[in-house]
Amino acid sequence: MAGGNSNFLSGVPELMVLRLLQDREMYGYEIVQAIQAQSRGALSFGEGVIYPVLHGLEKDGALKSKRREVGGRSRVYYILTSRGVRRLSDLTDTWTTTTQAIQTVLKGGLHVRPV
Amino acid sequence: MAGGNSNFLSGVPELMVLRLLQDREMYGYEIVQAIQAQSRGALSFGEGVIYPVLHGLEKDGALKSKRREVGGRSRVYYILTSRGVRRLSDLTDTWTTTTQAIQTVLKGGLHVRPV
DNA sequence: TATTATTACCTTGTAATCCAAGGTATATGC
DNA sequence: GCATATACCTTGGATTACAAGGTAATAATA
Repeated sequence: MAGGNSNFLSGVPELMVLRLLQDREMYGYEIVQAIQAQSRGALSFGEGVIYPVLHGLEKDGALKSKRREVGGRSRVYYILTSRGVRRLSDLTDTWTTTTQAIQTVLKGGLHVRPV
Repeated sequence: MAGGNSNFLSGVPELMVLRLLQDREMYGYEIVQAIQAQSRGALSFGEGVIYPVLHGLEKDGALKSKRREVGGRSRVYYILTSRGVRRLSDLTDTWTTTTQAIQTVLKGGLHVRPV
């Protein structure tokens, strides 16, 4: 039942991660809960989604990480690189134009050549 | 380079197909071009996307098809069933709430517990 | 003290689905 | 005659979300 929701969520975890890290450095477990909290539970990506996204973004040079001990707990904090900032900007643009296009079709506007 | 766009398009072809068929019966090839036209080219799903979606929806009882000859051309026309109408309604609701939740996070609102 | 829950990291396997590419066939335009 | 457009279809690859499971430390509870 994976993508089985057909849930309109492809690429969204990456966008959310980049957006949250724009404000401040965060660690994975914190990001998982921040997405839930800020969306009032409407969005809920598990660790099995977020951790691979973080690793992929770091591998691509969009993030940098630094391990830190806090209260005997080992956390991996992430921050955006300049490449990450650009990527966030690009993805946000894509998301905006895409959702607007979908909205246009949903509203049934733009009737080219009505049969 | 498949989902490589990370393009926020999962489930969107199905939604578009159902929405277009809400207005009138259409055939596959026509749907492919209607999506392009109505979105001013912002959305472009090939036949390799649309045909499987049509077959899947028909198998699920959301669509009914009827083959018809038009000008020596063989077309498969699709219409919504009552189940398809319900499915469109559900998907539209899901799409709306999901995109609104994403928008909320993007705007950075809802700051629960600022560090 | 023992036990559970929470924090915090991680990987593996499955399922879904988008997409490009290729394949068939007929009709139309040059 | 030949290329393009119409109209149907399937296959294989790549990506990705997700559940599930695994490790280990601290905090809370009984």
